[in-house]
Amino acid sequence: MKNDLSKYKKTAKSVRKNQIRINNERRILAAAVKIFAGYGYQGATMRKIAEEAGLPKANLHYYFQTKEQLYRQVLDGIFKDWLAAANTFDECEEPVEALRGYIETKMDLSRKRPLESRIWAEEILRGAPLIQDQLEQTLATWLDTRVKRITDWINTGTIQALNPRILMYMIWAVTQHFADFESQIRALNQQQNLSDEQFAEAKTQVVQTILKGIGALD
Amino acid sequence: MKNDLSKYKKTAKSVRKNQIRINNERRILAAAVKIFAGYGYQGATMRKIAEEAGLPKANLHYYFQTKEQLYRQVLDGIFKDWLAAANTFDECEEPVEALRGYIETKMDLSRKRPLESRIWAEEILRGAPLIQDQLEQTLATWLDTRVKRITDWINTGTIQALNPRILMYMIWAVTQHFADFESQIRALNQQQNLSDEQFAEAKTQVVQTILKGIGALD
DNA sequence: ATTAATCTTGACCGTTCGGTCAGGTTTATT
DNA sequence: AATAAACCTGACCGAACGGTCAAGATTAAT
Repeated sequence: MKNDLSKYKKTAKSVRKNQIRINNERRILAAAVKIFAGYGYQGATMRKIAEEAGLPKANLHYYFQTKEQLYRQVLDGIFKDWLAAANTFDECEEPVEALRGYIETKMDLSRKRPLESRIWAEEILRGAPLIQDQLEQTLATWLDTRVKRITDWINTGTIQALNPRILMYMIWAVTQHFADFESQIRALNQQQNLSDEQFAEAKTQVVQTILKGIGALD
Repeated sequence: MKNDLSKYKKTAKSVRKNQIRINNERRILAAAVKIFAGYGYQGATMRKIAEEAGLPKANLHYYFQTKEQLYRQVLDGIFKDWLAAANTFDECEEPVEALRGYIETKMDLSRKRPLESRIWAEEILRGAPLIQDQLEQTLATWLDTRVKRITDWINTGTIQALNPRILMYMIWAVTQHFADFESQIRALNQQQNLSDEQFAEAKTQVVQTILKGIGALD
């Protein structure tokens, strides 16, 4: 059991030894994110990831037994970021500020971590073969509680009647589009990625359109 | 030149001969759409496509020299459908009806041809390696003229001031999301695809939210 | 009926893939 | 200093990939 951590003795020195493992795993995961995002799961090869990480291919298999296992860890990291950002939704009582904060956080995430967004998108595109459980359990639960909050807003007349799930799908669709379809947007923007100013404008317009669209503004 | 059609003599009988080619090409393209959508370009194999089409693999290479060439023809077909649907945009003078018609057409396309939408999405996700030219030429031109129409609406005060490009990105994002993220939506809908009623509700809400969001309604 | 063009296909090829492994090196423990 | 645990890696493997090809079958043209 080469990779069984359970036999590590918990001394000061073994912690330092772990540092090698921690460092290399981080390097490999960072390289894997780039390659998986750029080529897709099937298009990514362990050789490409190894080159990106600057390590021999066999070394990758020392830390991650299989390509699928490496990919799973990448997906897990993305899902955790996703959920962490999602908590913005609960920070405000009022619908306008809660939704604005959530939409802005999701837009920022698309801007700062487009690679992760694309890996997620490709996994869903392929039918979510490896993360179906997480979608059906964790994400479904997360969504249910937010649907209840939105339903409360509707019942108190703070926003107009609508299907909360469809509202969430629209928010996800629009915010993630700026990461997932970046190459299309670039092609339609004189072959230039959106500048910071352009992206800020997009962020504002997305927030305004959705909030106004659900009757929470004006 | 096995596949050079130019030497076909234009007689009644050669037309019937062509029928074999036309039929088989259609079968192969239909199979290719399924497999490319389900596995992505890299994940799709000529063997899988051949099985789906019910033909020996070597026969595929008789009609389409390479996998990339087959993929390109699939993409071309999708792009043509895309542009055909896009013309809905020009059928009405008024912004409310033009946008409503366009959004509804795009939603219907996502409902009826989700496989094609996913192939397109994956191509963009990978950086549009094969369709960059079409994006920069045809699509950019198409978008420019629609941007002008929207700008006119803004200048005449029919809709509020906004960036027309971002509006189009939002429409594309939301409508295509229902095809591209179908597996995620299914996981969040008791493992059931949206029913016709649910989809109709989504269509209405998407139209209402966007139109109201840009100040074209209420 | 004969010839020519088109279509069909099993067998095969070189390449690349994910993954393995033996044996060496480095690091930690005693 | 000696031992053990962890880490490293070039060389290798079977499988699957896209693609080729020769030879036969079918269809069309004369």
